[in-house]
Amino acid sequence: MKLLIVESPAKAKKIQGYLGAGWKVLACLGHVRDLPASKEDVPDKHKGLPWARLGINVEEGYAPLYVTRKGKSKTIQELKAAAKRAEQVFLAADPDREGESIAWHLSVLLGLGKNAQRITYQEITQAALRKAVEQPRPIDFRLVAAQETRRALDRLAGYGVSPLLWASVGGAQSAGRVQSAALMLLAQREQARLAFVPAGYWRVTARVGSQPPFQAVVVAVRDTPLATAASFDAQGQVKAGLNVMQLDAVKAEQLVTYLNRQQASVQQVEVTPVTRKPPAPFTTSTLQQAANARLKLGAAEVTKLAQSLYEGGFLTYIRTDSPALSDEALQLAREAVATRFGRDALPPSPRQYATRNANAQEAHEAIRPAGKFLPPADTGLAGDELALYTLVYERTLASQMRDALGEKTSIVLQAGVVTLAASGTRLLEKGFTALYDDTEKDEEDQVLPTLTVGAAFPLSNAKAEEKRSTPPARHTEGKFVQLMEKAGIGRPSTYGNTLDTLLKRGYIAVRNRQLHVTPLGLLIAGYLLKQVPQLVDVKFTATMEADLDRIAEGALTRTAYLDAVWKEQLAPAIDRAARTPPRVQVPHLPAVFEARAGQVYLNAQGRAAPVPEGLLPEDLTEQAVGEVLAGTWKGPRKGRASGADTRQRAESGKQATGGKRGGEGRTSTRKRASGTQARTTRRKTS
DNA sequence: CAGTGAGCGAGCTTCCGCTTGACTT
Repeated sequence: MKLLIVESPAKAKKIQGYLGAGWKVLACLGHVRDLPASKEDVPDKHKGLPWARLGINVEEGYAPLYVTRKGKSKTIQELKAAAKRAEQVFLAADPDREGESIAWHLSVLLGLGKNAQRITYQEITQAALRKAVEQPRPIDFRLVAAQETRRALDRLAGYGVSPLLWASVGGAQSAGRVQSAALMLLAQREQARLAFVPAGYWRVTARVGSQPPFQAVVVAVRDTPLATAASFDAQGQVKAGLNVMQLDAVKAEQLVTYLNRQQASVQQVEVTPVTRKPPAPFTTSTLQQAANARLKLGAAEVTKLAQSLYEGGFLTYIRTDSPALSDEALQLAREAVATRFGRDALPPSPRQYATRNANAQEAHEAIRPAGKFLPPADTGLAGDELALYTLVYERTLASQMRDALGEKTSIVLQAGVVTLAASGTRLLEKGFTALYDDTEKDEEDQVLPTLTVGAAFPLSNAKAEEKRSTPPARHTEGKFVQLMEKAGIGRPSTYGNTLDTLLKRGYIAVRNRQLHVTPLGLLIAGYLLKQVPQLVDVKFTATMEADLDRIAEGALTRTAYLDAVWKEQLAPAIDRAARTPPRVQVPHLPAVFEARAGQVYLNAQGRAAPVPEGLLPEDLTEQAVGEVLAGTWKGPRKGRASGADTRQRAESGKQATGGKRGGEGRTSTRKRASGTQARTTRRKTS
């Protein structure tokens, strides 16, 4: 009997089917050993050593202490027993840095020594597997070293900076390479929104009486452009060097009267062809984004549904950073398109997609229908599972369809001293959009008549509308996952966890499907930016990845890298850091948030009051500040169905000043405060 | 005399990444 070990049980089952008798295929369920998480994980032999709880002996070349992971002993026993009976053992963990490490840990635990046979393959087909088992190789210790370096750095940074926060920021619980950089991304956006000063401007439109009529918008008066949202900066001022006309209510009304008496003549008609390519098949992050936007599902829900579809054999592996399809999948997708839309819907040659993400490891292919590409109606699925499968199915097929072709028409009209414009897009060939349309609707877009230059039409129904420039939008969960991927922060298997951690710790909150940063989150981001700037720098991970690649190539050693980053940068920054409670000014208000004694306070008018549960920075107005100080704040304004949809995690509990008792009390109040009502409003009923 | 509560001190929290069930609520 030959033993082959993979990470996932679903994969094991499939491979067992391909290899057949004479083989036993087992799963190790991911990592089997790790650094001790806390004191109780430290084996007796090492108890008492000053570095044992950290799990890294910095002074002895950053030597790691590995222990069997909690809950893994049974799996390991089974693997050991199977290995003993096997004549050969193949280690087939995923073909990336973490997979190589898993293979090495397994070889140690199973006592394989130098006989460890490592195999990798890019797709799970019988041919690929047969080939792989004929070409085993030894474990790549450089790749293992790169993973060990990553692990050590995350432990040193996380267990180094977290205690700094405990000592400095009341209520703060944790910091780390990924969560802190991610928090910073959100905090910067939140700050930009809070500091934003909107500018008012007028939008004036009129109806052009052609056959059929259409709407045109005023773009200039006497050749001076009319101010639009894009004319203003974040302080509400006209951008430097821009010459624009700013109307007031009186002038806008005069313009309306003027227009209603004018004829507009066509000055310019421009028709340009538009080609749109289909989006690539899904990766973890793009699936999150699309399911969040189209199905209104949160990151955790998407993961749960997708995992269940994966286990049911409906989808391929769900944690991937590659949009590539296997040759087999390409053929199946094209056949499915041909069946549904005819051969004409296909481009002559299959489309292959590559990642544009520099940090991608590409150990798996894209998320797509598994097996025979069952049409959604034939799956027997229902509800959200069906909706998610359909989304994946259609996106995969669409990725193999023809481009959408159209033309965009832009018209310029002159009415006396006023210049107007209109635009419209016409779809000529639907292409992939027949199945999967991901375009956002443009309000300005309309169907335009065919016009010739010089033609003139009366204007009517002129309207003036006052508008305000809007601050940069908050991120949704899906958008945030995309941002993390783009910045190279975190991995497909952890995007959801990171979001969850930030929610649990009370650093961020979800309200109306938008991510907000809490007062505590703003304080932490501000503190870290000042005291340990390396940790919140989005480039930190990207640089780390490049260095890990050099370690994997043998061009850099583990200790040299850790000395440079830990000993010379992070550790001194932690030592130097001021252990004083941070303050954050609330823009536009004479108020500051401050963190002390395990609690976040709002400080204004020389008084301080604890920030009430559920208060987010956007809730603060002059009136709200007064209510918070008086202890009468009753939750966010109900104006736009806002407060009820705020979601924070039940267990979140800010670090209480006292031990257990405080923690328990807090948990129960929080359940009452947010748990029940949040769930009922979470999802639309279909 | 028993029960309550204030006050004090000791010990602990924490990272990222790879995988699923087995547990509650």
